[in-house]
Amino acid sequence: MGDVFKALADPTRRTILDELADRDDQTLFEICSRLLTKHQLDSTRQAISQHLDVLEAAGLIDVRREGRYKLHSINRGPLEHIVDRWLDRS
Amino acid sequence: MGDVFKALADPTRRTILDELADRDDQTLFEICSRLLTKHQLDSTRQAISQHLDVLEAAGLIDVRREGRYKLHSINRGPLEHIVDRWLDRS
DNA sequence: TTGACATGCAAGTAGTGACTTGCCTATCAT
DNA sequence: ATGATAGGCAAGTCACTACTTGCATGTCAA
Repeated sequence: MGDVFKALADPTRRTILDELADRDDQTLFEICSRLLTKHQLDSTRQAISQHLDVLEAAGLIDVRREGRYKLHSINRGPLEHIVDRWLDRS
Repeated sequence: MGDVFKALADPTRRTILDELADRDDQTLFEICSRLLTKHQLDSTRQAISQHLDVLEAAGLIDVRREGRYKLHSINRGPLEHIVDRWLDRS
């Protein structure tokens, strides 16, 4: 089980979450191209793949295989209460 | 202006925030001793001091000088909405 | 004023993390 | 079957970060 806070510490990973929040079930290549066109992030496929591994280990994304495609979706569960640790949401 | 997410990425810094959430206006030495007794973290004073610098740069703690004491308090402001980026709190 | 206490500064070290590089496996269309 | 597409694995590089170490500054009590 990975660390949610450490997963969120990287700006590229946060941008990946932004894209997955905008559209579910994206493949690795879709994410790469959207990062490039919409955010000028020209990271390599392997770099993004490793970011996705970190996000998955932290439970922040769900992964589903569909033939030769691997579809990624955001999982907002871990985000729900991580900050309530210091906030009294009364 | 530091990165709030990066500041939260370190477990020791999160524990410091826990202690400051429990009691405001603590000095560096108070924080050190509470980390040791309550959390078995035997970090040096300098290490904790640098963590406090990071937390302050991120706006997560407020600092007030009182004579030779430097009093630290939690600032929950940056925590309020950092996660709303991906959550629709309707 | 002097010693004790609370903190500051800065250079160095070691481990971690993001990224690259090169090659390999798997699936699909033709 | 074969080429093209989508993804996986693993070793290596480089920069950053947490931590240490040693000394310096500032404040207070006596």
